[in-house]
Parts: sequence; C-alpha cells; structure tokens
Amino acid sequence: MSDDGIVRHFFSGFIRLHILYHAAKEPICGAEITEELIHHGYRLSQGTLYPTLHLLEKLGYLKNESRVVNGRRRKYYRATAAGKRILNQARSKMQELVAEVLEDDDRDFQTARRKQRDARTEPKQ
Amino acid sequence: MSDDGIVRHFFSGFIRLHILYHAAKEPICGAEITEELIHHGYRLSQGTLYPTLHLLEKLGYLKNESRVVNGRRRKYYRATAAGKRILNQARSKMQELVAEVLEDDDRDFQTARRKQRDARTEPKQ
DNA sequence: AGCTACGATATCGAGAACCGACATCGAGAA
DNA sequence: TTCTCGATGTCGGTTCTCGATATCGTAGCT
Repeated sequence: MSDDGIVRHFFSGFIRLHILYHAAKEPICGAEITEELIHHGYRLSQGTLYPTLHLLEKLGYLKNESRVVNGRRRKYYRATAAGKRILNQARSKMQELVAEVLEDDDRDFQTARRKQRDARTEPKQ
Repeated sequence: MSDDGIVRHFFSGFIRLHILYHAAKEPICGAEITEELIHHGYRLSQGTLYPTLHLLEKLGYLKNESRVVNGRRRKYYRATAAGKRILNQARSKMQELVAEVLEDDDRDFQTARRKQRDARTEPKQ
C-alpha cells in the first residue's frame, strides 16, 4: 500500500457507492461515471467499474438500457426500487459513521449530525 | 459478494478510517477498536485489523506504546502529527464525497454541506 | 523459579477484489 | 464491407480480507 494510496483505500468503497447514488439520480453510463469521479480526483479502473456495475445489476439494484449517443453504444444504468432502498440504507450507515469522525474536533464540522454520541461513551473495563 | 455484504463493502474503508480517527482522539489498542466497531454494528477481523495497524505505523501515521492493563500487555496506538494531517485530509475528502450523496434528495439531509454543487453540473457534451 | 491460564497480538493460507492491459463490440464513415 | 474509435467487457498477477491458528506476555499459583 503506497503512502498516498491509503486515503484512496479509505474511500474505495465509498466511490463505488457513488455509482449507486448517481444511478438513482439519473441514468448514467460507465464512461460518465469515470468522468464524474475524476472531478473528485478519484479514479476507478475499468476492471473495477464494469464488474461493479454488473454486480449491482445482478443483485437487482440497477437495470440498464442501451442507447446510441454520437454513434456510440452506451449502457445507461438506473437504480431500481431495491437499489434506492439499499442506497437509503447506506445513507443511514454513512450518516452514523461520518458524524463521529467529523464532529467535535479542531475543525468546524458541526453541521454533521451527532446522533450516536452516547453510544460510544461507555467506560472501558 | 453477498447481497447484504454490499453495504458493508461500501464502508469497509470508512471503518478503517475510524482507526485513525480514534487514535487521533486518544491512545487506543486493537481490542478496543474491535469493541468500538461492534457498537456501530461493524466488524473488522483480526486478520485485517492488525495488519492495518502495522501498515499505518509503518507509514508513520501511528506510533504505539506498550502498557499493561489488568495483567495484559496492550499496544496503545496514537496518531502522529503526520497521521493527524492525513486524517484531516481524509476528512476533507469525506466531506466532499458525503455531501453530494446526502444532499438534495427525497430525504431531509440538508445538514450536509453543499460546497461542490457547481463542480459537477457541467453538461455532458 | 517453573507452570498454567488467559487475553491481546500476530501470522498464515485460501478465497476474493482490484487494477492495468488487452480484447470485443457496435454505429457511422469511407 | 471494412475501418475507426469510443464504450464495454475480460483476464492474469498482485494485493487485501477473513477465520483459524499460533505466539506472546503478565499474573497467579505451587
């Protein structure tokens, strides 16, 4: 694991969640997702992206529809009802995990929710 | 990938980020981290946890100090200056990635920041 | 001191995931 | 039909993850 890769490692799963998120917002194809991620300074290789799309489709969270754009065939993926359900579920989890890391530190991230504050203040031993 | 495992998969990196976060807050040992994660309903196997700790230490983000607690040897890890730096860097990234997924949907997560709104609304050709 | 108990830490092998490189596909141009 | 080229799909080597197992180290006991 490279020094710089550790941050990427922290978010690799999260990047994949973005696929589901975007597919819930609007139909999106693989090439657009790649492009989108670059905006964020991330990169998901084709060897990861397409299998992920296929997996999400196989699990019933995405469905695709072929279109032709500029003489090119593209598969546009859209989140199914089940996909939106799992997305919301992921959002809740994320809420919980993120709130803790962003809260109460030497930074001003008070906008984060602080629901689980009490759940982790029990004394050890 | 199991159906239920996909959500876990989304956050596996996030879970590891928690290690760094807790180590920045206070010295923490492997056993406590495991315990902590269970509060969140997550689980990181020992075969993943310890190598991760060693990696973070090798990269210079953590340093450890052995203590004896209840007759047991424990290695307490604490974030170094470099570790806190990378944590803040990760926080910014997280902020950015999370804000997008939580914002402007059929839910009430408006507490999330919306700084990068403009960065991804350029028309696709 | 030597022995045992036990929790914490560390390691190992099998399986899975990731990535980069390469292959395939398909619509329009020539 | 053949060529072009962007988009999709696949493959092998490398790395990561997990569960099981091993080691380590302190304290209590004799």
